[in-house]
Amino acid sequence: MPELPEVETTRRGLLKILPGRKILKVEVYAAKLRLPIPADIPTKLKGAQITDITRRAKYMIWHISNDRDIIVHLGMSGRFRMATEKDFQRGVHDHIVLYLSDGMMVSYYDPRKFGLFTWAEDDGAPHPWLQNIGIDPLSDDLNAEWFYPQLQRRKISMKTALLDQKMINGLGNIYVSEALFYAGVRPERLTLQVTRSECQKLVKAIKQVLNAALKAGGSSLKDYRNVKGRLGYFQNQFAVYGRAGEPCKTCGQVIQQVTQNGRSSFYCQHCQK
DNA sequence: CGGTAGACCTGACCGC
DNA sequence: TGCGGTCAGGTCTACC
Repeated sequence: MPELPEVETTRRGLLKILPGRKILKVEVYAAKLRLPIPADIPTKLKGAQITDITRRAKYMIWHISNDRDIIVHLGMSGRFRMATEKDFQRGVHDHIVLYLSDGMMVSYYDPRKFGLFTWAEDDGAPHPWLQNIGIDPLSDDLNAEWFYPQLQRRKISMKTALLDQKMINGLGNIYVSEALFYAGVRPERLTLQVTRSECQKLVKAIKQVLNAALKAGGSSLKDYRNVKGRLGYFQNQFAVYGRAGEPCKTCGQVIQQVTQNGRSSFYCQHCQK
């Protein structure tokens, strides 16, 4: 599910609920997601407060009063549900349930359990998964002067390059296809063959797509919901993702689907070279 | 270095 | 209705 826009939408939703409330109780119903959920989390969080929630790539960092940070990753199907204690009904996929002061509840829901909920550091060492994260696509770090040489010294498909979180963080399968469409570059094109002007367009397209998705509250496929249970609506604006066989909104030609690294890419063979 | 396959896990959907 | 196969927004490891 969640690429940068969905994670950021989730973060903003949680920011409205978690800070300022005390954590009264934490219940954990799964031993592990992608990694084990540390056994000491319920004890350590009891009585604590979340002072802030920040984001690094697709990871959320929960800043806890008087304790280490927690990192949260939504994997493919993770999301947070919010409810009042009165209304809350735990389902089989609600793995971590937080009881907050004034009767609010927040739960981490994740059918596929590919997410992550653990201490951000262990023995003073930052979690290895937080190492080697590439640049933030929405910051000025992503510009053609930086990006072009990066592309020149590699010989991989553009799809693979944009999915590589160590180069640019935050893009996933949906937004890679969308950004490549707006830049007019096919997913199979090799990094080495991308021109300077295409690189310029890519930079623009990546930012434009992510910002538009953010504005729409993310994309909802299957079961993505924001914290309030609302659907994002960017999926209604997809130019190519999931539209194989349908006409290109720009030229009318049929959208193509190919498999790269075991994952689908979508493109228009007329608009993308 | 790059590519590939498999691992983790559950649910939805399709064709028979 | 049931069953098996395929696919899904992520990302790590193992191996060629």
